[in-house]
Amino acid sequence: MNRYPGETRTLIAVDCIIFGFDGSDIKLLLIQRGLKPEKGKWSLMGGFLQPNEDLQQAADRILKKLTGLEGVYMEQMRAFGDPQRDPVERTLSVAYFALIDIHRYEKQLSADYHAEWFHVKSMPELIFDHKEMVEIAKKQLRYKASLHPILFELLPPRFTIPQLQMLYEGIYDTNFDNRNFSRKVLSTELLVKQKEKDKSGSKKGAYFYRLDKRKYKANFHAFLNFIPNPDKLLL
Amino acid sequence: MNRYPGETRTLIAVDCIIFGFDGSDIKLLLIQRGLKPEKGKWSLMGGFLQPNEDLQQAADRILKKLTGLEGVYMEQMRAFGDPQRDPVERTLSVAYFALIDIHRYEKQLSADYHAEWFHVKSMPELIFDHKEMVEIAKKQLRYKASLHPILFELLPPRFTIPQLQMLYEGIYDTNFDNRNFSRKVLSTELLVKQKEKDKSGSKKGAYFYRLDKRKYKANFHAFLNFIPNPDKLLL
DNA sequence: ACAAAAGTGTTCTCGTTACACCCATGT
DNA sequence: ACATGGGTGTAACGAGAACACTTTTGT
Repeated sequence: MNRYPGETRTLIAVDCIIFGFDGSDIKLLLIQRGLKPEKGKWSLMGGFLQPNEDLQQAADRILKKLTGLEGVYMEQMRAFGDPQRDPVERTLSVAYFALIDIHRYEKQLSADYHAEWFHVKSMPELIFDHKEMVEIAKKQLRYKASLHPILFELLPPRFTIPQLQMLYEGIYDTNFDNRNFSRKVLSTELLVKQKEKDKSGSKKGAYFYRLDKRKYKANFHAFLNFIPNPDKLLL
Repeated sequence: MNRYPGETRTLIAVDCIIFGFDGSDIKLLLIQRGLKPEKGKWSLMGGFLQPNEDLQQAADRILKKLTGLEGVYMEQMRAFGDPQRDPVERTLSVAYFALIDIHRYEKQLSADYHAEWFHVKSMPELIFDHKEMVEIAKKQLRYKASLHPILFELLPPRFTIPQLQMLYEGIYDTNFDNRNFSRKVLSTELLVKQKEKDKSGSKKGAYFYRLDKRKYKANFHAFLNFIPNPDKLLL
């Protein structure tokens, strides 16, 4: 089978950076490592690429194993290839980042992995180069979200505009004018207003909206501009 | 040395998508494969990742071997992991794309590889999944160039604004208003006007400019807006 | 009645676009 | 003289930002 003679073969891992949003904070799902080395330390969920499996399939498999979820938004970020990144044995890692509605996450599934959600601003130490991966993923998320409507992937099917705004404000660590924000969002026509209101956040209550999935898919690559002065926020 | 037992190790390749601009067309540097399989067919320049070499080093090594150039703009695109992508043996490929000033390319160096520049619109058949890589690279280039000033990497140290415009028009396959274009470009203050003019393109002649490298680096991540209506051009 | 969040209306400003027109020069 | 591309001036337009103010309802 090995027909390129004289070349070195290397382990390939896939690691998933899994973002969630609990209504006020952006969080990351980490697992506590059961194996040596670095047993007890926190880590991204990952696994080795299997024969006859492509990268996306490996990422899906790994995400499902931890969260039970399928059909989740996930994109390849980049490969990490420092020869020393894994002290046990050279392993190239292809990192994926995933956005999930945190409420769909089933806790019992993760019992095997000792998984926990961490606020992105107060994360524990991570093994290997996982901290770097997370930093890059955070940047990438900001970058992408400033241009494309991916943050809807973090929200439940019904959400309010103030909730959406909190999410954007969390990602960009800043505050937007709520009046201009809601108008901008609605001007995309990606949202469908529901009859009910969410009264948990205020006395007046805010209308629920749903994503118009057809328009969402069709306009996914169109630029948007929810973020005032994006070039002022170093992305 | 191999201490993760029971896992499969895989060949890792790095392939470079090398863009150039000859003053009127955007081109891609391809090599004609000397080895079986697919001997005689065209291919991206690539090579296997070596022990103790990280991905960027491998990409630099490969680019230098073909073009003699160092210090070139190059960024990782993504990894391609289809188990069947190389019929000889499973090989994961990490693709990089590079932007070079075509005039710095030294032809003799490539004699070993039978390299040739191809217009991006009339490319020969490529081996494996290299066509897909090229398509993705073209998209990525458009995307990135619509937001960041990377296309300067394709130009010689001295260039005129009409040349720059031709480059942008080639990338986006459209025409811009030259009057508005030059104003937009100059408003970034990234360019320094030279005393001489380039008289080859017109009777009046167009002033040469140089990049202000300090400002270029400082503002690299700032958004720009040379492309009118970017959301109308499906990027 | 009041507080507090949601959301509408309106004005100002500035960047983009479209296009008339002038400039420089080789033939 | 005139054709050709390079470049400036300018007016109309529209999107974004700022903010006063109204709406709704729980306490």
